[in-house]
Amino acid sequence: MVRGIRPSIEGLELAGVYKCRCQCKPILIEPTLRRIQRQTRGQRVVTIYRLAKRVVIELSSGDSFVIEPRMTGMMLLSDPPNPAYLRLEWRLRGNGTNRSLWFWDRRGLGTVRLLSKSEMASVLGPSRLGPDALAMTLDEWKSRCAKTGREIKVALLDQKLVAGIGNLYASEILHLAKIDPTARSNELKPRQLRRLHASTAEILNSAIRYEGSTLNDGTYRNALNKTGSYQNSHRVYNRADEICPTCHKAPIQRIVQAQRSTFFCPHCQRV
DNA sequence: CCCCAGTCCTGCGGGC
DNA sequence: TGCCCGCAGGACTGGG
Repeated sequence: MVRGIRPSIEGLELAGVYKCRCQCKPILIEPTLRRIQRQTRGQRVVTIYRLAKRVVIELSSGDSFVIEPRMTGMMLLSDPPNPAYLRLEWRLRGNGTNRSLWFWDRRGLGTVRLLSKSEMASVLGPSRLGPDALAMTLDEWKSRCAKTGREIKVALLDQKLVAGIGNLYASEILHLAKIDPTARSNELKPRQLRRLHASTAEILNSAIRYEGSTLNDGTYRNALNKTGSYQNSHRVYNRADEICPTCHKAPIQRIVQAQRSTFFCPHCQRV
């Protein structure tokens, strides 16, 4: 999302922020739109970056929009899949052009907040968010995994332990690392931790390169409304009963951990 | 500390 | 065909 919108948006000036009228229940936007308008009009977009699973748009005032897309939210520069779920529009001008950026969200679980620097530090600081999954060192994996006896799949979803891994990629990472998702985090062996470290980078970087996973509902799109293609590389996610692509010896199994689906190979992840 | 269920929403696919 | 149910890329809260 960030790579898609950055070149078009960075450096432009904010002309206005508008709620899109749609019949569905409104998403969470903080503070009120009036305050956002007052605080941001005329500010320049200094930089756009990713913070774990959030998109951050930093303004020249020092305030930042923090967008949390959750399951079905998207940042779009072009026509949405369904205009009924457009939630917020940023109108921008500069370089002799006008353009809009939209937040689109079908389920409406996503959020948009405008935060000051100090609010950022408390709301998104180390007490709420661990190190980014792509920046975790092996030593950090070791020390952080040692601190909890939870099942490793469940621990990977704890954003305070490591930030940026979601349910789909947790299954993919553990399969590539050949780690049993029900293994206790603090009982992982050094070689397993090394594989976890390497597999996390491998899976997430590939997923980014292929612009994410567009699942069966077709929702996820990049900034230009194009589908991602990493779903074609899924090893286990949503592949229950298919033969494991690694060992070819057992069908992928689906279990539920912490009320969420986990997919794994009972053969190569339980040796 | 950890676990679990419930909550916020909308849509889809399966079973009957 | 149509209805009901469970489930879905997430995160937070309250009770035990």
